[in-house]
Amino acid sequence: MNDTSRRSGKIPTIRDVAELASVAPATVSNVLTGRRPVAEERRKRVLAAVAQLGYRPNHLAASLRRQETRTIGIVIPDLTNPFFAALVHRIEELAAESDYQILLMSSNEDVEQEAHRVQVMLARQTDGLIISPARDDISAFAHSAADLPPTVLVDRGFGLAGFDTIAADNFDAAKRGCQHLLDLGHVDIVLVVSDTSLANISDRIAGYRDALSEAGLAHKARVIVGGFTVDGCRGTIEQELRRADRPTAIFSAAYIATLGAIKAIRALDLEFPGNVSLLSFDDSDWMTALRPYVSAVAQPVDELAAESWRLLKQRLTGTGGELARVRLPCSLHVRESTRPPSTAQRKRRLEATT
Amino acid sequence: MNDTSRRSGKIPTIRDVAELASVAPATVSNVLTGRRPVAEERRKRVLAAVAQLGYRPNHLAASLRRQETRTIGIVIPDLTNPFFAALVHRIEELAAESDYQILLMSSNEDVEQEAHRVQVMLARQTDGLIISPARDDISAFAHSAADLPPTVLVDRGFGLAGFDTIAADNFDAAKRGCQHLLDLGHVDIVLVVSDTSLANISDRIAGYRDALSEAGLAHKARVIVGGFTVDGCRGTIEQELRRADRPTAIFSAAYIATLGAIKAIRALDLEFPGNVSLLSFDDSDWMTALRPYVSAVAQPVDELAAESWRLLKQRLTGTGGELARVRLPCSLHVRESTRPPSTAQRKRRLEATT
DNA sequence: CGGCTACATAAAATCGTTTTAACCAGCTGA
DNA sequence: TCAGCTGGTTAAAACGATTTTATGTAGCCG
Repeated sequence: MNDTSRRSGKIPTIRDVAELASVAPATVSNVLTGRRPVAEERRKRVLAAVAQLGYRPNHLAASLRRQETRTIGIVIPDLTNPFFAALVHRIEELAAESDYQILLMSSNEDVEQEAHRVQVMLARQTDGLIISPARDDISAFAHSAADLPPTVLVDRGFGLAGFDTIAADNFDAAKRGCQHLLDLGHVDIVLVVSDTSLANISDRIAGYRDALSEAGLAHKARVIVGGFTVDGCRGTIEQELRRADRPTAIFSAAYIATLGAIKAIRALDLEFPGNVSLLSFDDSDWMTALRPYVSAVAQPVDELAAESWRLLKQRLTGTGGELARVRLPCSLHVRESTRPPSTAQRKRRLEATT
Repeated sequence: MNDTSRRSGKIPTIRDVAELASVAPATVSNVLTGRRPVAEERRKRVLAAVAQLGYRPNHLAASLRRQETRTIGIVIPDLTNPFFAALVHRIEELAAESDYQILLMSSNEDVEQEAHRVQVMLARQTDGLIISPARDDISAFAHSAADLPPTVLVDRGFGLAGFDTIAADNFDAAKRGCQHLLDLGHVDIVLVVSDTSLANISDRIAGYRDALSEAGLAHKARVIVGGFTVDGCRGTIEQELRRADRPTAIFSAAYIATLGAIKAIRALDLEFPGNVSLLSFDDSDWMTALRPYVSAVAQPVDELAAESWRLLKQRLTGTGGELARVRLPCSLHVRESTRPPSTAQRKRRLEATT
């Protein structure tokens, strides 16, 4: 009755395997990691012992010794936002292909939670970090990039010193979106944003303004802020739509804002594009499920994920060069919610403004 | 020039702190963990040293020694499904409150990926697991529950031996949903599911059938399978709607199916509830953003998350009793997409079937 | 046949903590 | 006085792997 042969006692260690195979623990390690050659005959003995005991190396111990955990931390503001869910999903998939695992945390748009979570990740010796920070400023969780392991900033914090940063080309996307509305003949276009303190949003605002300026309509710019909740956005937009001189087009510059805009339009018994054209920033399956399909600017989520991972991995393997700043282009999907302003719309505006 | 005082050299260890404070490493540990009392004067010296060096305990080493990682693994089929995203989001939040972190992996509905991922988690010594398995059967990743650390199964795998299992009361929810349609006067109700091999789905099917049986309409049951993609569901449903004897109501028993159903209805230029009533399983913000609001059965996602975490934590702290099987009730939100069948609808059916 | 190379293996050091067990001083109660 | 306790302290062991260093063996050459 060999004591080492029972399956369900203690979890077997490399020592148990070594003993059963009559070799040294180092040999077992060499067989399993393949770092050094092991004679075929012993190799087989080791493998057999591993199988018999159901041995699984303790990754913790290996990480400690190797000073590498093959774990990356991801900190995002909110997993219930489909954009971030898709981002994380894709990064996880790619990381897994290279045998990296992810430790996930949501900051809930809160700087303090974020700071705490980053500290936790550091304590856990994550090899790298992918962060979409709550603010475009890392002072909440680090003095400088030097305090952190290799880190890439995605979507937010673009251009921050010391980091690889990746984001959609928000300026260009918003500009093209606004241009599309202008091309249709709209003049009174309101931009709805969740918040103005974030660079990705202000880039969208800038793009919007730039398009208007080029059309000589800089004075027509109108940006309203709805906050991070659907209801907040809906309320703000409802107010806007109740004005006598309401806009002929709404450009909702965030996922939440789009939902809010649609709900607001419905709540006031209006229609798009009849009463007001609607252009969404961020695409989703729902945009082609809604009654009139919703025109949208789509962020390249998969590419953002791929690029984030690519850069981080380069950094991890030391093959990275200069710090990168990557802007990925968005695509504009013109569908049914954006139309030229109707004569009724024009007339309404005219009456209101005179 | 004290060597220990420089900030940005090596990462400080407990030894460095001990040396600087002129105490033993064990004392530093006692101060930081609070397991044993330390004289006030030395306590302060240690704390000062910690602050000066910016020392952060290496969680890896602590985990190895303690045989506890305070990490739980979550394996779900698909993070891009809002249901799972919300579930993970909430679990993460709750776990963080108790200082647990989560290792996240998506199985992509694939048994082999799932098996691999569970193995990885085991190697990483996660204290516990929360899994929504790709099949209602764990044989893919373990022989029995005994091979795994404390594990709860959520949404899928309900009732599997050896696990705490949690799921929405799919049977009751589907039954009530179907009942609602019957109450409105519908007789030809088609149920659209993604797949039939999963228990949560077959429970919905059973609930649907049960409601029909009670109404003496068992023979009217009709279940169609659309697969795990939106387009797959859309195609199947389009086909169904093209039939001369098309149903007067569609009950889409999954998130994907609802999207598919809406797209199918639109694609054929039909309307709900005019041409066909629509009831969705799984609620979301979009249900009240669509033109006629979509009636829906809502799963209690937050409660599912809370209960999963509560049970797992009990198990982790050894305070759990008998293995639990928890069914959480769903709620039915009657909105605008479900209406009594119109006379036109009745007539169409009649003509088709005679 | 001594000495060198090459390779396989064993033994020991290491990673950074926590925990055990031993020690010590001071105090109590018999 | 001394055994027994208590609170505080620390050296050393332990956690489970990998890596370094040392050892042994065989083959080859001059």
